[in-house]
Amino acid sequence: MVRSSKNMPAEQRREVTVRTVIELAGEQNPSEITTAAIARRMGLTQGAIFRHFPNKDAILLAVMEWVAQRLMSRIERAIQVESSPLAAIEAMFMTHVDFITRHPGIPRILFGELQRSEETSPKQMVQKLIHSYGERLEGLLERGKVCGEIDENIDNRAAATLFIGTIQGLVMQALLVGDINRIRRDAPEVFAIYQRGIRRRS
Amino acid sequence: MVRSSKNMPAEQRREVTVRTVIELAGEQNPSEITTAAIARRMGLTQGAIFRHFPNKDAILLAVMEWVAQRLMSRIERAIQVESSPLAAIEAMFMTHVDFITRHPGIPRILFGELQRSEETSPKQMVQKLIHSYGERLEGLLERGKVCGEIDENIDNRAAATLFIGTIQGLVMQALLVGDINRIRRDAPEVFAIYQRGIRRRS
DNA sequence: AAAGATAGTAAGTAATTACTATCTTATCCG
DNA sequence: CGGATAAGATAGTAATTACTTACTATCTTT
Repeated sequence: MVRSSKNMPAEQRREVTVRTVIELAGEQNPSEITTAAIARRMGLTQGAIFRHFPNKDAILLAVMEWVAQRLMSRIERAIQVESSPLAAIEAMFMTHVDFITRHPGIPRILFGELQRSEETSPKQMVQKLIHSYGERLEGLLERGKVCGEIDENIDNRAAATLFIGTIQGLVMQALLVGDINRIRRDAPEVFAIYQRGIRRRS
Repeated sequence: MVRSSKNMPAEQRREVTVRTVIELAGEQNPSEITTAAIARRMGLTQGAIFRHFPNKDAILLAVMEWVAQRLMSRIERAIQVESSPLAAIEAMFMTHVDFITRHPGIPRILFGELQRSEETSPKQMVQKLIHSYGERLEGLLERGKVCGEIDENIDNRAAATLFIGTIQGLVMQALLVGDINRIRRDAPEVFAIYQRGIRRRS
């Protein structure tokens, strides 16, 4: 456990802080994650946090950057393996589901940031992330239409919205019953319906 | 404007308080709605709130009860008009979309309450609401299978999860671009894909 | 019009929030 | 080995939170 050691180099401490926030978000309401709670979990005093981050939003921004980079690179890797666009979309879905099952706090932080009315830096990062996520998805959908896997009448943006909603619905279901593993169990059947919705009929 | 008058009867003041909270949730982060902000919007002092509610959670509980009653009765009314289960599901969707477009703060409060880790009374109310919502939907899906409108291989719970996610996806999209009316505009195309996903193929 | 009930006010409470100034200790390098 | 530097501790700050208490204005009823 690196987690509990003191006197870390600054960069490592920032990394641990990010992971700690994600960990806490899996256990409690993200909007109730205080700097005191983060410090406590790391075994530090609250003031120590501000050695490494100028303010709280900078912590959340770092979290969002961590998420954006990890999620997108994983998805990119998963997509590249697949040959057909439809298979790539499924891989994108399953990778995403796997990612949030491992880090259940992440979708909660994302949505929590989106709820904020001020245009904060972490919120802008979330917007950027989801935007590029949607673009990537719409590209796959377009390619799917070209090669005849996806129905040409499907509206790309609507399909992308529904894709994200599909995952959001799973997250909500998990929150409802308080069981994160339900996401992974229900994911295939939910995706099957989505796939039926966009697929070209033979 | 009843809103700004003083010395209201208690019941009316509670009703106005509920509407005020919903109004505020459409403008700002629900978790940042303080009792002071509610009072200010009503033109009262903060202490006056606690004449009518024992604590803050009681306010939120009243909000959830208001939502549950209004949403479910509207949906029930919309369903009864339709003859076929599939048409009823579409009516349920459109009624829900219409409802949250009129009260954009509501899905935000709902999700905000679900995020809380403690089993508070408003959170339990949300769980109850979504549960009965899902049961209603699954009933329609089952009837749709019987009369041959909906594919028999569809998993009811997965279809219900996706239905809720569909709306959640629209809400998220609206939060992203900061435009509530986008929900109503995008709703038909998103539902079209969902319908393709559950419908029996002729 | 008096009396009792109800709704709202003013001014507090302790607890918690993000953030800061100052002091201390551990680590690394010549 | 010894001094510089970076990481953390300590003990604060003002602002904000939900909630309370003691008082007052207003409405209703007889």
